[in-house]
Amino acid sequence: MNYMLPATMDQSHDPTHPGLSGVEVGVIDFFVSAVKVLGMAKSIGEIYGLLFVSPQPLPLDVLCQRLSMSKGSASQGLKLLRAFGAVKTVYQPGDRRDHFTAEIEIKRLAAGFMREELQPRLTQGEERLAQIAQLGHTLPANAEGDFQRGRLAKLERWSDRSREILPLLGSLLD
Amino acid sequence: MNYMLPATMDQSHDPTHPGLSGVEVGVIDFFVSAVKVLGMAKSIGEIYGLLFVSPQPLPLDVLCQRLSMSKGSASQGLKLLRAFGAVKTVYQPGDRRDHFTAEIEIKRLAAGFMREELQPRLTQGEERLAQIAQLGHTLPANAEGDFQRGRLAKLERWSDRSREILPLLGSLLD
DNA sequence: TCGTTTGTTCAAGAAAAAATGAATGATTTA
DNA sequence: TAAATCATTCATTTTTTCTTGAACAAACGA
Repeated sequence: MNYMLPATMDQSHDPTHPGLSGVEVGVIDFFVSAVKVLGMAKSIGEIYGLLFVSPQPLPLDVLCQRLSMSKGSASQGLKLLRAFGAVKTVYQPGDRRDHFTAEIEIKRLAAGFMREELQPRLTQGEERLAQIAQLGHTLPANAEGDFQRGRLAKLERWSDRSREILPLLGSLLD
Repeated sequence: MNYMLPATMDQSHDPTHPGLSGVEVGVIDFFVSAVKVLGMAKSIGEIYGLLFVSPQPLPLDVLCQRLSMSKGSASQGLKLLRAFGAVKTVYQPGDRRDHFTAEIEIKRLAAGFMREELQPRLTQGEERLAQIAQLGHTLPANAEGDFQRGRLAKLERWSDRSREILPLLGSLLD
């Protein structure tokens, strides 16, 4: 099976991205920035961006070629994107390679991000906080001790608050 | 004026942070992680964390000493935190140095973050998108062109959506 | 006015994060 | 079963980001 691009696609106007059309470069660029806001690596944005504009699902080696990216980066990037549910594996008859396609329902993308990134960190913060709360009891019974106990209590209120807000965030996206 | 800590504070249990009590180390640690989630440097979390547990406003040089941090980091960190409205400058009679205290209203912290970080990036994304939209008109009148035009339209809907959601986010925190 | 204190900036160094690519294992098919 | 294809892992290299500290500027006070 031939996975090379149609001739029209090779007429790139961006010398740094041979094989990518202007629109493709633009969309990839857009997702690279978007993904950085979320604290993820450039490669994640590149992969998702290319899949987002591609009518057909693409296999690993095509992603590597068109993005000039190593196999390792592409493999790890796809692994993460699948964990988020941002990329789905599609079976292509007559081809041994896995093909990947972009999930474009924003609700699901957000859900994946919350599940994989936000929730674990929130839990970790809660654990950390429980540790500190122990120390709070050892604080002296003076003005400073009182103040710091108050601050610890405030931290716990923030933490509880976050737990409540996270699900609401998802419902904003309906 | 003497800004050294009371003797009790020097009985630190953490050898890597002389001059910081257990509770202080814990709270700082908490904010260092929190701040990393938001994509900011460790030093930002350290400064905010120490101010958060400190009953008195602290000047630059005290922050440097207690956090074992360079003057440059502390200065830049405070600059950023002030821009966010996460730290306020407090005048201390009889002391030439600026003193800093932590803003602890979560609503204001969130507003600062949105204003300084989210809004500019959102605007930048919109500009980027306007650029790509131009290219959309040059796409061929075939299946692939139609598909990609559809994807560009979807991106614009996402962008508009984000604009609507950002203010709602703030109202969640009331 | 001149020396001192305080705070900022920025080039250079250090640390952290991401990308690479060779080695590995798994799966297919000849 | 052996060769070929495909994907993953991980030690190393590269890139990016953060921190440092010295130079500078500004504000004060003697």
